[in-house]
Amino acid sequence: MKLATWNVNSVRQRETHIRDWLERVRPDVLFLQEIKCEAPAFPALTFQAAGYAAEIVGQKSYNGVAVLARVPFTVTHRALPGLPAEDAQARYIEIETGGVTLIGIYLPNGNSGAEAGYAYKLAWMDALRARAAALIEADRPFAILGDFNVCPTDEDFAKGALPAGDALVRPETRSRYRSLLWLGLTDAIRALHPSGPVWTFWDYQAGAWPRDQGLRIDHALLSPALAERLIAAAPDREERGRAQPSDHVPVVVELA
DNA sequence: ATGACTGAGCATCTCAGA
Repeated sequence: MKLATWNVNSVRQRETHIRDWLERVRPDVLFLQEIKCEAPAFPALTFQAAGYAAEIVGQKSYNGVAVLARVPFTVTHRALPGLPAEDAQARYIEIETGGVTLIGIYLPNGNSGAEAGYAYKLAWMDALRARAAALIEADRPFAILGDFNVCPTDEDFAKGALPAGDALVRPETRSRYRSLLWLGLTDAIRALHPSGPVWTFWDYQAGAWPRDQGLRIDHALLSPALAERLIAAAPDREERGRAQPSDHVPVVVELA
């Protein structure tokens, strides 16, 4: 089973990139983040022509997530359970396929909106931990893939790529990420690449890509049963070198 | 010479991204 996640920074700007990538890599399931549109504007027919069905949790201008799959699946949640009902940000989709639960997330960045914006990020992470804990308790095989907006350790960002105190590296952010791992989840990339830079994002500014000044913020966390099946996990750096790329590249995970 | 990004939208500027 081949799973993938990709923050595309506008699905309409990246329609051709995504279609070409699907045809080259042929993942079973691809989660998208920052589609930046509502469902009627989503180019579903393009991906359908490549053999992929789409489910969309859209929002105008900002955020927005979706899933593309060439295997049968059912959507089970379109919002993160446990958040206040008035929360309307499109950041979560959960599906079931082949006896496993797969979750695609776009975790809040936390640098905008001052203290309230950062508090929202932490509340979101607390709710995500509760959801993961419930699935662990139910002994359900599951994976969480997406843009976590977390650099888990100092090895996960290039020196100078982030200001001190950034929401991606604050201790409160990292402690919540660690609390996910301590439920028994496996960070798929670090399980296979234990140290050193494994960037998934390069800023558009200041020559971050040519200087290889990146971040590792797109992750795949595996429940114990799925971690036993881990074969490969890596970002697809090649995509960042294309014309008009997203600032994130796809992360691909292969399970036996 | 003294710069240097991208996308969406009630748009020619603001917000958000990270």
